[in-house]
Amino acid sequence: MRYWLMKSEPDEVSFDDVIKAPKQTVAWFGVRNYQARNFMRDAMSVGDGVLFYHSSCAVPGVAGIAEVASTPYPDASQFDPESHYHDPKATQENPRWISVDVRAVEQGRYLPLTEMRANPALEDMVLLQKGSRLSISPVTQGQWNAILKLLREGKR
DNA sequence: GCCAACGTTGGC
DNA sequence: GCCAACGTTGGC
Repeated sequence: MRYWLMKSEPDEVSFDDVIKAPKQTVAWFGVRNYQARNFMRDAMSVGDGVLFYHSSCAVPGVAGIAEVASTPYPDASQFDPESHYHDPKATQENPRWISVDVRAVEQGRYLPLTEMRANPALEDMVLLQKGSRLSISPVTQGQWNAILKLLREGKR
């Protein structure tokens, strides 16, 4: 059992979109970074905890709790010439990019990035390191516990 | 819209 | 295999 933070632009897929989806589950597609892909391919397991993070928006932050809901499978968008995520070097025989399914589990309050930065318990998070741009990053048990506590308590 | 930081590409 | 040039990310 591991924990992850996964970034999504809410204009594309928000946590509310996941809640409204059938079975509260969506395919996590469009990852085009090898390190993030390798996390999905090599380290994720069904049931792993996911912090659903909203990036590139007015108030970036953790929007909800989710979980990994499938094993990895080829990301369909890499084969679609019409897709923004099309990869001409990917073939059905040799897919380059993968997806996993993600299921919404719990919506706490919205936890803004500014509040995470101000919390000493979270200062080692990969997300918060200078220059860190990884769209999928590992979260420790301690960081996970601290964030769940913040999500479940009222605004401070 | 700016721009620092990072990742990828491709010539050599 | 180096590294300059280019493209992307993402907070501000």
